[in-house]
Amino acid sequence: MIDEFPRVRFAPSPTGYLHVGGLRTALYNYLFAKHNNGKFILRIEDTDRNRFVEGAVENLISSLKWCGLEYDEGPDIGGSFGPYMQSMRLELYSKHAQELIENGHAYYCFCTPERLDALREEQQRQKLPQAKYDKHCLHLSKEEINENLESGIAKVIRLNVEPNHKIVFSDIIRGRVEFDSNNVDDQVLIKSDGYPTYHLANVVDDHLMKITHVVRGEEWLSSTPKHVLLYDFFNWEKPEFAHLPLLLNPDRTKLSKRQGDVAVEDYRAKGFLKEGLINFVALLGWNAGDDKEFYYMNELIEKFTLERVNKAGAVFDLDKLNWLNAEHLRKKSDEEILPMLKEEIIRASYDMSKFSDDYLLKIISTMKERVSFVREYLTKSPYFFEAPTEYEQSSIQKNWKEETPEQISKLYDAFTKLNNPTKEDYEIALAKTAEELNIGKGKLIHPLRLSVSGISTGPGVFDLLVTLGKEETLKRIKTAIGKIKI
RNA sequence: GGCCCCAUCGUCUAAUGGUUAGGACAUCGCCCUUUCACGGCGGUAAUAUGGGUUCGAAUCCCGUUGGGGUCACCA
Repeated sequence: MIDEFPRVRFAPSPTGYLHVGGLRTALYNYLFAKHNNGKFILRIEDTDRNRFVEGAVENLISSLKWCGLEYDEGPDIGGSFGPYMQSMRLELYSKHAQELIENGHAYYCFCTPERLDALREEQQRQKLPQAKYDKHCLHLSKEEINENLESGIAKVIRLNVEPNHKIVFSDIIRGRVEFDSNNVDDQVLIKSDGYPTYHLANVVDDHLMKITHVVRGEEWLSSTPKHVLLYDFFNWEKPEFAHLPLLLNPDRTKLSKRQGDVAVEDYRAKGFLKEGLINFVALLGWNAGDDKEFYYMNELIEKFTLERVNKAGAVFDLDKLNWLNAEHLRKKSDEEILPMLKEEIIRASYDMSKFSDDYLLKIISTMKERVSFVREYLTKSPYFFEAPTEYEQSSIQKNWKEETPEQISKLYDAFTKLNNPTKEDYEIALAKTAEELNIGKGKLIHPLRLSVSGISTGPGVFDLLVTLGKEETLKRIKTAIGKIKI
């Protein structure tokens, strides 16, 4: 436990949706905060006006909330350190950039994009190991700078990185990391449109919002020296850093849209449970050190520590997600599943009024061990929602013989005599019929299943009959006798 | 290419100098079940590589190889 209660943030850029990699980052931040009785903060990094996407923030928030990642401070709920949208904090960044200019740690740059392009090209042509800004504008005279400023030509503010020294910081996950300042570029801090870049904004905000731990993806590791420099230039205490390993495609490249679904909303739409997704994502790069794999959120909170986060990237393995999702679904009570099933029934545009809760509950208990998604109650056992209109061809070939219609008719007669039958009643009636016919029970069971369900797989036949009810069962047998042709 | 990070079964991972290198998913086989699942039992399958250090290395150090990230007025 950390003595001071930690404050961590999830700071996404609102580019449209919540990426599962972002979910993992958000989750680890959340778990770390909750485990240590700290605060979890949502901050929107919308400093790139070119990447503005309508509705992206709302979408992000709704995905986060669906997953159960409630934040203590954020753009829609406020907090003591707001606003939580960087686009609403512009004066703060320029004020701090000014301070840096006064100290000589930053400087105005008036170079045109054309000059910068040419510079890069030239450096590439010379095969210089590292393409960097050449500090051209650092050497401008006071007069030149003032003249440029007054003339109103486009300007940016750059970080003034001193050459020839080591920048060292420590990362909770990776240990000591060292960079040579010669490899750190004079990063733009304030763009020509007056907006800050990520590097300035995240440092200023993390400081002002009293963030104690920066937990973010590994893609930020190589720009961390710039942030470290900024903290030093401002004379601010640095937060702890923890750079999380990346989530990968099956081919081990960074998880991308091209190779499958990456948005949380995609998984939600496909019918994954938030419990399954969270459980799965939590295990991508972290484990408690034991064999436990099935977790609820509260258990994750209890067990999670950053020290047990792995260093290496993890492949997003759909097979395991499917399995965990099925585990979570099976652990739910029938009553919990009921409303979810109703939703799917409506989505499938069946007439809900035809199905009583009692009937649906029976379906749930009989199918529970056979489904991995709520939707599969419909797709794996459509016969509970409408009588079969077709019969599986392979099962007909295997189970429907010339003598079958007559035998099944006998079974029909036996069932007719039953009064409010239980599973056992059906079973006894069938056994007796088989005996009278002098045939094995299988000769009746398989055709019976085919008749009432149209397919050859599913719950035990007698459970199936009980769920369907006597009337419906008889009706379906009769129909089948008439319709199934060898 | 420069810089940085990383490396245990196909995949997620355990083993913080001494284990027959463990578990889970996937896969295969058997059992349960006159179906399909669930469940149970079992099998195949890994320390990238070369050097050190050590009585002893998956574990510590160095090299190699491989992979990834990053090198924007994007985050």
